[in-house]
Amino acid sequence: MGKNRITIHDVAAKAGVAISSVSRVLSGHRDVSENMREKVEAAVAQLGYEPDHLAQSLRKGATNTIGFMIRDITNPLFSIVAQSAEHELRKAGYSIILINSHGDLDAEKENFALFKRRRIDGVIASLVSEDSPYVRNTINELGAPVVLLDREVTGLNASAVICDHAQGVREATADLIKNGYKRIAFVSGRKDVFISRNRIKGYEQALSNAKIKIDEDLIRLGKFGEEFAYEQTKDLFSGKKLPNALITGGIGASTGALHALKELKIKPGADVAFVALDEWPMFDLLSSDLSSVYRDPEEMGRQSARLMLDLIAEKAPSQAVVPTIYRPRSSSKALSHA
Amino acid sequence: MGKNRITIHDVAAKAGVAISSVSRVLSGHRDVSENMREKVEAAVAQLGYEPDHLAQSLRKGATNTIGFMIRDITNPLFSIVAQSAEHELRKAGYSIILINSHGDLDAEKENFALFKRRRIDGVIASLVSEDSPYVRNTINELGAPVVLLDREVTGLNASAVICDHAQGVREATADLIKNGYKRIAFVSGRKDVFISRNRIKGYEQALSNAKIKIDEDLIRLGKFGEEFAYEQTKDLFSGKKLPNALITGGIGASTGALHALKELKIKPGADVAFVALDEWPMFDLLSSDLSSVYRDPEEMGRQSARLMLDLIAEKAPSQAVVPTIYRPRSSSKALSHA
DNA sequence: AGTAAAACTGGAAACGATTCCTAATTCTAA
DNA sequence: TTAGAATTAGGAATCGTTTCCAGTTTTACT
Repeated sequence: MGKNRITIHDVAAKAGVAISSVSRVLSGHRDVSENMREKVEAAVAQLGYEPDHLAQSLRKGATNTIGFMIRDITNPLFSIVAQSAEHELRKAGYSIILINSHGDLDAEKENFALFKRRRIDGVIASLVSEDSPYVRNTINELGAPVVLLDREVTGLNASAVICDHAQGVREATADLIKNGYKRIAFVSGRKDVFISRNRIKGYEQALSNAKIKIDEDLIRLGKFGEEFAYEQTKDLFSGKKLPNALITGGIGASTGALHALKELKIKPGADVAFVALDEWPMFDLLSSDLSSVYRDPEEMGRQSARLMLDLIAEKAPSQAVVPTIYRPRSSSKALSHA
Repeated sequence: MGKNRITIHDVAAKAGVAISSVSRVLSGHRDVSENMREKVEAAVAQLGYEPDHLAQSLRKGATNTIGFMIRDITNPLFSIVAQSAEHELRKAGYSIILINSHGDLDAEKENFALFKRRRIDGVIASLVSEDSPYVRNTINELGAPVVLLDREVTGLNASAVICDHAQGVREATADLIKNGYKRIAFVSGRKDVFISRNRIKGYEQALSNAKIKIDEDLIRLGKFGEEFAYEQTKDLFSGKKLPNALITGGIGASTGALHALKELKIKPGADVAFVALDEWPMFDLLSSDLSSVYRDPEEMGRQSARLMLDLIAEKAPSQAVVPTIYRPRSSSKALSHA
């Protein structure tokens, strides 16, 4: 067992030099003679010494660790973002501590406390809610830079990766209208976060451009996750004025809606037009050939990592915009009987 | 900004007692007078003091951090396992550092080194390969307990979460045979890991029980991931002796195979029988109603956490077995024209 | 050759906690 | 009352590094 770990003391003793000299050699300090470098490097190699990250962190005041908090790592979009961010940050010498908030405000709060105790160097987070009063306090007291995913919190010293949802949704809605749909339902998550507000904006713009009056009954914003969308979809298709097109926002909502439609025996693309906001793995293996508004999650991860590294380097907070792309497929084509 | 953090010194000064006394109060040491407790607790509350996890770790020699290494967090099965393990470990005061190995041996090796430098208290890992010579060394030199996911490494001081794949695959294969299929193809990942060996065992047992001779050409083991399965499936269905049933192992392989079938315009459940090993989210929204062999990823996560906590508590290594369940659906029923 | 500057090295003080050891105080019992 | 035990509190060492400071040696230049 490699029970007793090798410390810088051992290296110093073996090389017959001072501890500080070993440290200097290892950290690439310039005031080091060739002779010293050789002695130390030989000792390091012989002993297989590796500096203790913990002690380094304590002394330097930096842990080279980034907290990554999302609602649900099980969500394929988030997991790709996380993977991509990890990959990028790792190249810069950072590791990631991953935590789920389960969409719960209290859990989120506690997670921030945990991050603080662990002295992470920064946090990348997809917040549960934006306008909760505690958010500003918590984040400001954290004492470490923050990058928000798809959220806008004003008056906060944080960077953000923002997706241009409005653009993609506007295009999608306009295409549906062009193909003859007027009763376009919209089901998505919490209305108090940027992503939903931004999506609904695109939807409303397209309708207003086409001079179609907005029917509030067709707009269902409430909660992220499958259940809400499932129930709302059931409700939408049980009224007397049925929608003839459906846009669902977020993977959870799309799943819930598709389940509801399946139960109702309404086939997307045949009985109702359908556009999913976001894609996920095996999207193309689903029973219908679904239109979508796509955004690149890997790019989101890369951008969040970049923004974080910028903040750590004490640059001013900034925003990165990730575009969305409308990908028309058969489910948004004109229906024969429409 | 909460720039200057509050340390135990500040608390001691404020309460007018020694540092060691503060520490004793906070750690619930019994040699503490009521008077002392009150003074210290008042000071802690007033200052909002929280112990520095880093300093505690250095002194105690435990980081309360578990390294979690998998091939690909994007894989929904793994992400559920990770989430569930995190949830469980967190209750015991542990955080998780998440790393991908991308199925690459060198990356895996480097990750172990990273874990070691960071002095994690344990590692939960789904290894790239089992019999690579470096595995035993690396793991033994790690100096921290290890729990393996779905792997068997003999002569190693590690616990493991093992899934009883053979059971489920045997049932599935037997059912296919009962329904009249004899040319059952099997596509899965690397043959040098437990999971594949165990799956193929179930397959071979079922065939041998039914006295069907094994046709090696129908068995395609090679690599995890989509591409390999895609190519093998294309190949299987381009020969002259076509299979009439297909079992695909792992989510990547299933995806690859389904893509290949889609391109070949072969409909699973209609033109060929199909059983997927493992399910994933939205499995039931796919174009066909696919049979599967299911295992509970949350249970795997819970078990891995439990085994880890046991090892940390210095109990002897052990194994947890997670059952697999054959879930027949229409894709494995007897075909009308078969 | 002499001096100032540059290069190098070692010692010691941090970083922020825990814990062992010892000393002082209080308590119990003869 | 007093020896001895049991409590309680403080001091200091420790975990494994980095980094400042001061001192010594080397180099460069006049």
